[in-house]
Amino acid sequence: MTEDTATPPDRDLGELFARITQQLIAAERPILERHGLQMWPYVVLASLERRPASTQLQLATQIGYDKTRLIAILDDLGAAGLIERRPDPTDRRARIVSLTDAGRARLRAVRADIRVMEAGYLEGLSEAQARGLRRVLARLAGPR
Amino acid sequence: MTEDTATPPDRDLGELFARITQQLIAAERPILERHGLQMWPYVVLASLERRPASTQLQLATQIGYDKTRLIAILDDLGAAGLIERRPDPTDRRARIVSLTDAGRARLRAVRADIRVMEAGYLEGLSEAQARGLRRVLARLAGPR
DNA sequence: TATTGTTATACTCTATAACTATA
DNA sequence: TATAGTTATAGAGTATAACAATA
Repeated sequence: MTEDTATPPDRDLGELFARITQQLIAAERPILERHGLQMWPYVVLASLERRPASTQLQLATQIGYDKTRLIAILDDLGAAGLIERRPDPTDRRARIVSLTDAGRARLRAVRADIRVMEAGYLEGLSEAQARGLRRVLARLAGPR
Repeated sequence: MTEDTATPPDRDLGELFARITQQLIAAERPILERHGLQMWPYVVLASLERRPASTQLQLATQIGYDKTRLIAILDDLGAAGLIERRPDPTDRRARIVSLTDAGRARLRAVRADIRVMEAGYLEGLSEAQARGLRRVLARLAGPR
């Protein structure tokens, strides 16, 4: 017998993950708003930190977003001085997107607040549980 | 020192959960499709299993969905013979929704396939890790 | 001929308001 | 007057197609 008969019928993994995701997004929204950002613009900044100097198409596929919708976001971020777009010297069709110093600073500030929120969200867990959770999540989510 | 200096900079919890949720939804979609269901209709059936004989409004709030959009879903599920709506004897404005035998059977069949998919998804984890993950997820997601 | 960034268009999904019948 | 279910309408979000410049 490898089954534990004492456990209640499991909930769908999808339901559990979806609910938690929803909670986290709801918790992040006011933080982002306080820093003058929305979800996808923040995702763009975070992606550019990991891979500086991406082309717009690379950026779009990296964050799983549409290249046409990305444009308005980049326009806004550019107008706010958080990113800049330069023509790619090796391919004059492409534009290379990169963080400005202001963009990096903004990202750091937002992330600090999000870290505080996350710590509160995981408050009920032990240190070992929280570490184990992060390890498992990173593994399931895949590289990057 | 309570910090582990060897760990890389953490990714946002929201990003990790969102990616995994996305993967699970993508994995569930073809399963549901094979059984002639979509995401929200399936959620409705699952919710009705937990709380039979809900009123439409209770159902909507339970699954976090809009009561107006729920109607079309209930129409479809009713036409497919998976649920039935009867007037509430104590309040003739309300309609009580419940699973039919066919609905229960469909739900069981879909869930069995989803359980197989989930087992495969967690394949890389040890038994203890998988159990620990479910426990933590259930705790974070909250009751129900 | 194919690709990058862009714009324009159509479509879907979601939110809001309004209606009916009951309470 | 308020509420459950319903319908209709408006808005946001998303997907698709087409275009100019370059490869």
